[in-house]
Amino acid sequence: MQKNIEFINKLRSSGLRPTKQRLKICEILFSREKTFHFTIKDLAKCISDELNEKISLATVYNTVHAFKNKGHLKEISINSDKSYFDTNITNHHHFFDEDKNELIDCHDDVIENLKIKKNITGKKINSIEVLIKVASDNQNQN
Amino acid sequence: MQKNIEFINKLRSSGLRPTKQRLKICEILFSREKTFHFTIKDLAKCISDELNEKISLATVYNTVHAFKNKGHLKEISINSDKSYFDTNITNHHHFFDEDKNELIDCHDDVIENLKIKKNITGKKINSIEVLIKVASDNQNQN
DNA sequence: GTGTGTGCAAAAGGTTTGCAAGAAA
DNA sequence: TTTCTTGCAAACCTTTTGCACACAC
Repeated sequence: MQKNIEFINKLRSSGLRPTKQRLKICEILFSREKTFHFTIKDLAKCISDELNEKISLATVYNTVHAFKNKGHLKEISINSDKSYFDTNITNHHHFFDEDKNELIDCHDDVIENLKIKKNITGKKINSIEVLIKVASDNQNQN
Repeated sequence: MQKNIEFINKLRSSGLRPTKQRLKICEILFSREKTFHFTIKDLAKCISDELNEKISLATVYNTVHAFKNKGHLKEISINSDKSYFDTNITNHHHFFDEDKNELIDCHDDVIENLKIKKNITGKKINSIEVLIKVASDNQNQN
């Protein structure tokens, strides 16, 4: 397994022990072509579907938070009862499809020249997130 | 009470019966000079502090959702365990102070050139929300 | 062997729901 | 009197926690 070595390094270099569970989760999150947007529940479902194994919910939460803190995942600001995460950790923004409750990456060229001209005194900007909520054209939304 | 009449009309015109509880909540939310950003818990605290009365939590949730659906309140997309609401229903954006877990309105002139150049096919844009997360300059931010 | 990670079950926190009693129309 | 609203408690869902056991180093 070529990829496993990659994942082991990824974990090691951020000070996380490469355990069986973390490697499985890496496999699910980081061997995709496309960005993966997910909630913990989605991820847990993937784990039991794609692998024939179960990882304790507590461990899934644990791992996702560890990955987020080490910068391997990004948490996305959406108003929702649950948290959404993104495997794309570069600076980018999102569409949120309110029909399907689904996040879609928004490439940088979609948003023109976003510039913040003032900031709160004494504070530093940690992130700028743009969320574009969309819904079907020929349908009542909410 | 001049204001009460105003609130009664506000409620009536959106098809909500002007009950005692709803009027109290209107009073708290809509008689401020400044925009009010709050969670349900904040609001419940205000109710028991500012008035000497208690309104059932279920009713507070009920009312806030009714107000939101009728367009008197806006819900703000933040990644948080709780929901944040805003009495400012015009199009505007926010700073989120991660030190104090506090929202701050961001005037339109702060953001330059926000323009969305492409959209998802077949969808219509319902809203665009910019969230600028800030934290103290001389302190570690998680 | 030591320290870290895992898994379970229980707890916590926010939000929703069902239903009976109460208030508005 | 009919319909909408309130209040309570229970239920629900996501997330966190405590602790014993297991694994990585």
